[in-house]
Amino acid sequence: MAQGAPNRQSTLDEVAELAGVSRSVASRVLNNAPHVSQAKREAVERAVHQLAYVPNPTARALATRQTGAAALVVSGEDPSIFADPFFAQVIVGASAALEEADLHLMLCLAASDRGRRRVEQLLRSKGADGVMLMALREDDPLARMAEEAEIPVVFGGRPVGLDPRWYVDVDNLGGARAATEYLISLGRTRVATICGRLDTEVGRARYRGYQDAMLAAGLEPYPPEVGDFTESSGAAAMAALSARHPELDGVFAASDNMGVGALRTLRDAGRRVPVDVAVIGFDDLAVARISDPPLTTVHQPIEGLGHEMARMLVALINGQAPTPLILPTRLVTRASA
Amino acid sequence: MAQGAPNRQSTLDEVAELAGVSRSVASRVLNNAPHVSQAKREAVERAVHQLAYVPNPTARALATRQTGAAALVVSGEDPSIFADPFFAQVIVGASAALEEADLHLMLCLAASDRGRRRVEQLLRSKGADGVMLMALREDDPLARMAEEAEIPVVFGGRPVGLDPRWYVDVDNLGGARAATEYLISLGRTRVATICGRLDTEVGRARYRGYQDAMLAAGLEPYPPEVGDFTESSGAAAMAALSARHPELDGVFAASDNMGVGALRTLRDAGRRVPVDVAVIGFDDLAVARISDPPLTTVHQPIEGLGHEMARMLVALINGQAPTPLILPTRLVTRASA
DNA sequence: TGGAACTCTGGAAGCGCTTCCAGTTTCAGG
DNA sequence: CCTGAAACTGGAAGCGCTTCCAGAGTTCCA
Repeated sequence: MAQGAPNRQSTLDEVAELAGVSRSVASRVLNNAPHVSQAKREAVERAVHQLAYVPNPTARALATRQTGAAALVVSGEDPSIFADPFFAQVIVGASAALEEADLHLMLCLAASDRGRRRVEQLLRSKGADGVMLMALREDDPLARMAEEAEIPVVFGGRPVGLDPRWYVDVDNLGGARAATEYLISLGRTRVATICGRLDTEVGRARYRGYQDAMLAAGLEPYPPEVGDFTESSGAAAMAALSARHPELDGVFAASDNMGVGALRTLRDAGRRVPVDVAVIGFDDLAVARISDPPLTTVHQPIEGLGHEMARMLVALINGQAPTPLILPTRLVTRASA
Repeated sequence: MAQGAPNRQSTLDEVAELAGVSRSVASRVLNNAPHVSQAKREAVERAVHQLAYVPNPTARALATRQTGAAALVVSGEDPSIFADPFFAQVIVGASAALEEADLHLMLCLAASDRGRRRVEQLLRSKGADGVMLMALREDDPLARMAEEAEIPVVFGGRPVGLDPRWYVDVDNLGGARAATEYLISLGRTRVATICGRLDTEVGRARYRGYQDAMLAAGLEPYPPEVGDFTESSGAAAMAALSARHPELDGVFAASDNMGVGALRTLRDAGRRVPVDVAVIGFDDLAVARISDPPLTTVHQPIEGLGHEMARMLVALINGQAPTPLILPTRLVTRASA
């Protein structure tokens, strides 16, 4: 905190005075706008340096009606949903893209009612130049708010039941289909799936991909065994699955965490992977690499997702008209299948 | 984006006019300040509702000289350091505490030069009401900037070689000591450590804790085998360690990731855990629970760290004088030791 | 019933920056 | 040496909100 010079922050007026020019000229120099002679430009620069002047972002924001910030809002009932490394990677990507555009990143975890109210406020008061929205649930009130907002909004993943104008998604359907096809190509015919919540679009798309592949191969898809993307839910689902269908020889889990959970259940039950049952996950998180056996999985470009969302938002803010984007996924084969 | 009412955002002036009062009264109502009669208060509230008025945060910020935001800056050379679930949890904690104080969270990843320059700008222009600083390296230029900044700064973890006025840390020393003591109490006498980078305070403190415990038990500490907190570095360190000291019967790894890496190397080498070698990690991340065998580790309150940092920052912003905080750690015993 | 002691009210002055625009210079071409 | 176009310049009007303060209106007790 305050230690050195206790003197007030200097203002553009002071810079102008010291440089012997009017405030407007000083402003033009700072924004290196045209119509400033070389001499005055240098004088201003000298003054800026001498006073250690830094423009006040708030005042600038008020005058330009641009906040210089973009918000990433993550919805969900449980705040710790966010502790998922998935979001951390999205943030890394978004942060990099925003940095290029010189925008700040605001993070909003809309878990509590209060949090949701704050997001609404943000949207309506234009507290940011644009917003990225992720992890919406079915009927999430945030979706309506976003529609009504008069600032650019891009969605990360498509919220179920909505067809947003701008979004970046990952090819969940294709990835799930590829994983299932791979299992089938290995000669497995009794392939079930542990799918994610079916009130999310990811959950649905990955289940649909599984179904598609099964039907295309002339196999009967198993009914969905639902988990919530977590390790423990995957373990439980696997237990339920093998109780009900002891004949299984392949499982496609709609997330790595659930895949790892399944692995644990199988190991505890004495079933060998991949000899008895082959398992494939989805996400390609770090955990897939260090599980035992390492998990074959569908890689998705998580950082790229964040990066593209931010780039799309920046384009929108700059008045361009980008088109929705679906990022490719690809199968990474390891030992579990 | 703009869809419904294309009319401009309404302003406080309009609210005041519609309510038949002066702007100051309207302002007082909004901030529920005193000196407003019940009648006018209601009139204003009605007008606010009718116009769907939302105050402009930028204008308010300019007038009050408060931005309404706090920044969390994470330093480091590699932006993906941040993808560590550790930070995600810190964010969850900080976010909750800031929400209570009605502050927004800005996230700054100061990895690139550009990022660092932006943080400096933020600090000097008072672009936030306060800043939380994490993961500083030795001689990190951010530390100096923070000292010079005239806004509240709280450190997360103590940066090496600095003694910041306000910080929240975790009892790394005590945790490491406890882990090592536990290993010794198990009858292990040839206990080595895989420590973290020694140019970070965490790395040093955890190594010191290990040393303390060894010396206190009359055992000779092994020289530090340094990793960088990642799984692969842990695996490599374990390999080096067992090559050099085949007699080892215990290892304290300064992070769960390194602990899990060590587990992998040991398994690959055919050494049984914990029978031949007992392993303890540090952090208590999710990975410790699902590793094989589950990793005994030192739990640290990561979310609490974020929460307390934010609370301390809020206190500082409100003009209070909090004291530094060191959060306790505790041993969680699982199967690996 | 006078006036001390409050409570309310709204005009006006900012907060620090951008930007329009009218006016001034500069300068090449005639 | 004059003229019109082009290049500069800086005064002034905001951006939308908070807050000081002087004055008006009330209350209440001696």
